[in-house]
Amino acid sequence: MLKISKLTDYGVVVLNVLAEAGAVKLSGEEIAGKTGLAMPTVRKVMKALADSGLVIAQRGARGGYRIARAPAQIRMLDVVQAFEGPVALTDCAAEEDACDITHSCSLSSNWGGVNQLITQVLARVTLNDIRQPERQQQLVRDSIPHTSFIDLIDLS
Amino acid sequence: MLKISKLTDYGVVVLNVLAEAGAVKLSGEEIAGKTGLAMPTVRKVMKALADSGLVIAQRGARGGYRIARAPAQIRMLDVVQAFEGPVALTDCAAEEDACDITHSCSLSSNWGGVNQLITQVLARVTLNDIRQPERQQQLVRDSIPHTSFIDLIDLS
DNA sequence: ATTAAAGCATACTAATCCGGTATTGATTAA
DNA sequence: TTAATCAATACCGGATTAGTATGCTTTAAT
Repeated sequence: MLKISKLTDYGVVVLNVLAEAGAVKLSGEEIAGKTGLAMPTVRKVMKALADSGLVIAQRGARGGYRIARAPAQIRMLDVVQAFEGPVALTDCAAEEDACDITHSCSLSSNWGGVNQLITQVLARVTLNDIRQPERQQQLVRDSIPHTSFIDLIDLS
Repeated sequence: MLKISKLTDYGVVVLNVLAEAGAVKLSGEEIAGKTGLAMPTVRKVMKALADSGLVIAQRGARGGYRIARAPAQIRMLDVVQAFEGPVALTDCAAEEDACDITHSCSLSSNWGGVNQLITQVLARVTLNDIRQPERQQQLVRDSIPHTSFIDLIDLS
């Protein structure tokens, strides 16, 4: 399945709505209306987005949320990390002593490289790409015109 | 977290042990010994691996398991799919009517492209790469020497 | 044919995670 | 001051997952 949490998905939906609003602040109630999400769910989503700096929250009367950066500057990696923490396919990769068969596991299997690859992929795709599916391929192509697959690995 | 299930991880560990054994069959008991996994767990893992054709099971006295293909021919995508089904980051991508906010979700957010990208990455990395972390980067580089990132997307 | 080794299938349980909800408190503009 | 709005915490039910147990079927060596 290899799936992300629903909250992460909701996060993208909300960011999309905020992207459409641009500089205009949207209240939680408005976001709930536009997305079809329940208010408590919206709060949870907004908290994660605000904590990670992807949206800017303003309290008080006539407060609300607005997107912190341009859609092209928001990477899917940022969103995923905001809701699920660092990308770690296995527990071994995240924690240190989480594996009880360390003697065979840590020596033989190595998911670290795959982790890096997926991380790089998520870093390449922006909210802008997600918003315009038909342009997704084109946009990725344009953003890294002559980049070979190798670069995906060489980067940090 | 974006993590895979433990069984998938165990599957890689077991495949690694079988890869070391080469053409020699290993019994479930032997696999349990070499990996440190409990027998019932080993059975679960082996069933998934055998069903997906990654290992060949032989019953009866002196039976056991052996790897079905060379490690370089076993993609991580195969292993992941063997345990977790097709790669589907969101429920929307897998099922059809799983989403209760379809009106906003399916129109705005689009994970399909990311799905494809990750699928391609998993298809590029083989068991051989995982077994030899230090050679992982080099191996991926060799296998697709002059392939640009674009090809990752263009492929189905 | 017998027998023992080995895989196959099913069911069950405990633990964990996740999505959703409710409640109360803190902050700010009007 | 007041009302609107975000913030923080705690809670609950359902779903998934990992691990275990049990009995059955198949195969190969004798």
